[in-house]
Amino acid sequence: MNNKQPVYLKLFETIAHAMLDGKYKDGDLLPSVRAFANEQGANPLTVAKAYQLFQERGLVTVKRGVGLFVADGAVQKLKADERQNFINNIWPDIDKHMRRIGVSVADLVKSEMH
Amino acid sequence: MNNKQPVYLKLFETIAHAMLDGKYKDGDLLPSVRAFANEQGANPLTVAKAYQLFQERGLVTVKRGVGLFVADGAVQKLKADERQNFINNIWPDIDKHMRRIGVSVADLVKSEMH
DNA sequence: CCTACTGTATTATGGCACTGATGCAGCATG
DNA sequence: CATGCTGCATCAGTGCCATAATACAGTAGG
Repeated sequence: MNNKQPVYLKLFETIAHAMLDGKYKDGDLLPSVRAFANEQGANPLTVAKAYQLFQERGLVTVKRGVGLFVADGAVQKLKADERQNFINNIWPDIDKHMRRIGVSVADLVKSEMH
Repeated sequence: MNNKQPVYLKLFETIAHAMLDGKYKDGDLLPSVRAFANEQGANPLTVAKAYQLFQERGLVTVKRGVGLFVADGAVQKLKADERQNFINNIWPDIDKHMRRIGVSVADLVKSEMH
C-alpha cells in the first residue's frame, strides 16, 4: 500500500481530517509545533513542514510567538478544495483503473453492505 | 498528485496496463530490457527492476538468453489480484475520504455524464 | 563456431526528499 | 525585564532512486 507516505504529509492529513471532522473550527488555536510533535512522536521540524502546507493554502493565520489559528472560512474552503481536487483529478484515475480491472461502482456499493 | 512515482513503478504500470488491455497475452514475449528502455527513454537497469517485480509475482517466466514471457494465466491472475487489492485495501480509504469531503457515488456517476 | 542478441550481477556516483539538532526571532505574562 | 512559550531559518546526515560503465551467463541463427 501507500504506507511510504512522508511523515509530514501524514501529519498534514491528520490535521486536515480533524478540521473536516469538526474538531478544529475557524478561529481555533492549533497545537503548537512542539506539542504536536511530542504527541505524535515526530520531529518538531517535520510538524512545522506540515503546518507550512496549511499556510501556503491560506488555511491558517500565523501569530508568531503565539501560535497558528484556523483562518476564517478555512474549514469550508478546505472541504471545497478537496472536493474539487477529488472530482477533477483523483476520481478520473480511479475510474480508469476500475474499468481496467473490471470493477464497477455497483460492486463497491455491494461490498459495503457487510 | 502522485506524479513523483519512481520510474521503475511507472514502467511496471505501463506493462501491467498493456497486459490488462489485452496487448500482451499469455505466452507472449515481452520487449527486451534494452529495447523497452530505448523505447521509453529509460535506463535498461530501471526497466530490469520493473520486470523483476513481475517475476516476484510469478507473472512472467524468464528464458535467459531469450527473453521474458507472460506466464500461463498471468493476465487473469493479475486482474484478479488487482481487483482484490482494490476492493480490500484501496477502496475503503477512498470511501472514507469521500465521506469526509461530502462526495457521494451518485455525484461521481453524474460527473461522468459530460 | 561465432556473432548477436537475450537477462543479470557488480560497483560507483549524483540527485533529491525526508529527517534531525541547534540556534535565533517574536510575543505574552507576571 | 525576565522567563517561557511560540514559529522559523540554517546546516548536516541519511536513504532511496536513477544513471552509468562494465562484465558475465545463456540462447538462437547463420
